[in-house]
Amino acid sequence: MRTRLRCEAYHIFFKNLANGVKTDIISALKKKSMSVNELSKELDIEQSKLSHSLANLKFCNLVGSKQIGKKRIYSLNKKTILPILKIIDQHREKNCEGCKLKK
Amino acid sequence: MRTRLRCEAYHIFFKNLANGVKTDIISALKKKSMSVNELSKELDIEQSKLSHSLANLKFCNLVGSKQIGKKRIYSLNKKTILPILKIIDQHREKNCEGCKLKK
DNA sequence: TATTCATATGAGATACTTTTCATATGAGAA
DNA sequence: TTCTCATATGAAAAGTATCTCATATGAATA
Repeated sequence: MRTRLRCEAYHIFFKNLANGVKTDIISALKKKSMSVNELSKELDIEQSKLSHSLANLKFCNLVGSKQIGKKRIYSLNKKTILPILKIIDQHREKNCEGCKLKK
Repeated sequence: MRTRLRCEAYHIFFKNLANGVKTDIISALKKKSMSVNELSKELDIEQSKLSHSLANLKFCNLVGSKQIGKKRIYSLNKKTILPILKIIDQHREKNCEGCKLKK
């Protein structure tokens, strides 16, 4: 997201989720809030990569954070994320039986 | 989306929406189902560009289509899309007041 | 206030998506 | 069975995001 873009457009929101690292972060934070290091161990993803992704997610308030000592604990905005994931799960049950793989 | 990817991952779903052309298509089809040409006029977007985007959206069953004469009429999968857009709208009302622009 | 742990940031390289344009296919009418 | 309208497709070019790595910042403690 290098260009200056209006936050009002839906696709900005989706861009922030359209990436494996970010959806992995979301899945992990669904279980419990975690620091960057904890996420790094849990997901086996390098620290700065996580920080970059977390900055994006935070910009759109899809995650929040609070400083505890040296650590910064990230938490999921469950109010927004969980219902969306639920809709996608239902969509997939209905529509994605035949489509296991995408070219 | 060139590589072969599992459709189960959430980010595949979001990728399909993380683009202005696609969200514009969605907004247009929210009002009424349309052929490619109608969309092209309505949105002032070139035909082949629309076809490419529509193919992606259709792959994930976010739109459907039916052939009528020479025309192919595309329609929105409202059951999935509308509730998601609603959640995003609510999210933005709450969270995006200060964030008009994104670098 | 130097050191260490924890996280963030910048910039170049890499990878991926989207656009563009030329062309192919498909459906119906002449 | 050709012509025309409507849409789809492929491949190269253009645009954009992500990754990587080196380094900066920030918080706490010795």
